[in-house]
Amino acid sequence: MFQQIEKSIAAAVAAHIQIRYGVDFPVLLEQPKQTDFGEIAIPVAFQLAKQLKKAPRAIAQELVAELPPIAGVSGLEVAGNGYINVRLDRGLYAAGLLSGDAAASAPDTAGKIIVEHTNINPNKAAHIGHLRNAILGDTFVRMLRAMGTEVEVQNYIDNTGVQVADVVAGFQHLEHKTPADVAALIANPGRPFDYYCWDLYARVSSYYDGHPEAKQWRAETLHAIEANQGVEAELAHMVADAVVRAHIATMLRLGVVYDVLPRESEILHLQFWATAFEQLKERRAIHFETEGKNAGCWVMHAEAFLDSGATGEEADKIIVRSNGIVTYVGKDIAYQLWKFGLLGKDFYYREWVVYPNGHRLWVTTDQPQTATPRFGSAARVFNVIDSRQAYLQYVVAAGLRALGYTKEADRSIHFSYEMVALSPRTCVEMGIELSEADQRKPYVEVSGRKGLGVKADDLIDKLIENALREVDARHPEDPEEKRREVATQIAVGALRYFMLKFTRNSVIAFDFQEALSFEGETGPYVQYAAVRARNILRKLADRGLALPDFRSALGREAFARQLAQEDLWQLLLALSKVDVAIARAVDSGEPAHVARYAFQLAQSFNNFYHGYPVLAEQDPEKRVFLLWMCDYFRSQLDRTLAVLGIEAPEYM
RNA sequence: GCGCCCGUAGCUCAGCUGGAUAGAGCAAUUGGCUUCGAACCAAUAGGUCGGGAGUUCGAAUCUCUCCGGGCGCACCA
Repeated sequence: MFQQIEKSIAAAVAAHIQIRYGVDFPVLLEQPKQTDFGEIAIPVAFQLAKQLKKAPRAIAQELVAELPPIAGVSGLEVAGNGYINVRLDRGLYAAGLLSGDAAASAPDTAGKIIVEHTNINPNKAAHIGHLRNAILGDTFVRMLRAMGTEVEVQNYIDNTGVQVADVVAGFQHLEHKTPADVAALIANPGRPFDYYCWDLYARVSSYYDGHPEAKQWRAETLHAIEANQGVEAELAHMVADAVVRAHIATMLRLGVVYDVLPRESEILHLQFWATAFEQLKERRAIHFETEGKNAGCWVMHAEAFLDSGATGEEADKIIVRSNGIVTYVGKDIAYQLWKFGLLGKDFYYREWVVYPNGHRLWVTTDQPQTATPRFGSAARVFNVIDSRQAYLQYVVAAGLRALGYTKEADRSIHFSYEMVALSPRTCVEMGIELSEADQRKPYVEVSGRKGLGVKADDLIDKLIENALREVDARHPEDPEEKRREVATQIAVGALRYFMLKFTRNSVIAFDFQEALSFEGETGPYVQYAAVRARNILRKLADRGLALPDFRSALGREAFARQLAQEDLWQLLLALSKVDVAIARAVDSGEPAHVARYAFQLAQSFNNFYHGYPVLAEQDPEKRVFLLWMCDYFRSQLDRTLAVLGIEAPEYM
């Protein structure tokens, strides 16, 4: 609705400028800083001033005087030194919202988008840094889907890498465990396997520090994994599969789901790299070095991807090592090519798990399968990866460009975000000993290698526990199962909102006290507003009254009367902008915008809630109107919360 | 050394493509529960938008420079 009016205003003004001044000018609209300036501001006079060599205010006055009437607009006025402020016809606007005039937005035809997120090394439990990645990625996916875009969600599994190898080495050489022993650990419900690996990985890492010669375990294990034989390979598969299952379960607790898990093992076994390697050699995107420090390696020359700065051997990027083994970047180039359907190969797929809602998650396999879906071949790709890997992402895109795929390189988007670190206070709470250097820092980096971090499941458990205490205190009479369900919804709301309220390039210094808060700008605050609206409607039913038929009871005139009240109009206007908020967040790639929008809606509604006792309202028209506001608020906030992956509990 | 990011209220952060009096939350002080349940609301106080220069009708926002902090720059991923 709002977008339609904006469009017609922009078109009308542009058309008039064309006729009146003979210039083509894109008309941009703004949101006025202050609500009493109207609903929309047109700053076009400022831009025209230069071209027409005329005072902005004079141009604005001419435009206001001469513009033909625009549907839905009740008035235009000149303000400041050249703004044109637009006043909407409130009654007409509200009536339009009620009748659902807002035509469904046209489905996106730009093609499928792949969003890759989570990507946790399958050798340890997920921690808060991974949560930021998954929640950011999942929310972005929900935003895109809300806009009608086809999205495929991939979670890349590096099951043949160094990190898995280290844990395998730990099982073999530090714990002398057989595959049967490890199978028993995986089956043990008493201690989650990903937690076990968390500790073991830290132990192996510190053992390496004291015994550098032990690093040959890693080399041997990697070798075995690559050849796909021996106990090492067997253990690697067991570890990776079990840990991935744990990650999938952890993320499901937060409503994060995937479509497909592409695995590195298949990239290797199905010769994805070999195919990409041929392309790269053929198109001379990489070069074999016969001398210098990179002798024996295949490298991408720095000139290919650096515009300026250091070039030459130092800056060249090694793609294939002198021992013939491809680097991560090389594999990633192959994977990225596949995502765009440029590799000329595909994986086979088998079902990994069926989610409770029936959605199927697929995993890649090297064994031919029948009747499975197809993945890949997207028009655009978003890789949700933290900003520390910007350089590598840049090299991958450069690889595509070097192959001549400039369009695809441009459509390979590194959806970057800053890391989650630990606040000094939280480190103290967790009993983490800090080095002197760390103590001086404003925050401490999480490290899986050191086992330094807050595990995702621990945090979720703690949040649920806290929420449950509150729920228990308020609703002791309710069955425990129900209370736990509500507490879980609150916990998830708190966590998802916490991770989303920061813009992407702000470092989060994770602080327990802050993350566990349910007051102020938090998920539960927003959920509470939704619950309140629902309570009003439920109370109505409890009193044996039916929800009025809004369409017959409320017309343009009634709306105009009620919306003369400024705060009510402002609330309604804000509520009507869900799609605007989502579209803006998609354009800027900033899920935080949707989170903030939800918070503002909740804030406005809480204000309304205090100012207008809906059920006690005596005036019949006003009462119906207020009920409609509650109903409309509830439905608009639900849509917004759905995009954020947050549910509104039945009660709070 | 080179590259990227950040510096806004005591603290944590918003501020959309430069626009009209810089906004939230927390913390502080004060007031509000007669159930549409206070996980809330209202009010007060709190800012030279790191410093300086420039661009222009206009700069927290763009450019340059300096200061302070973070992260990258492996034959690890």
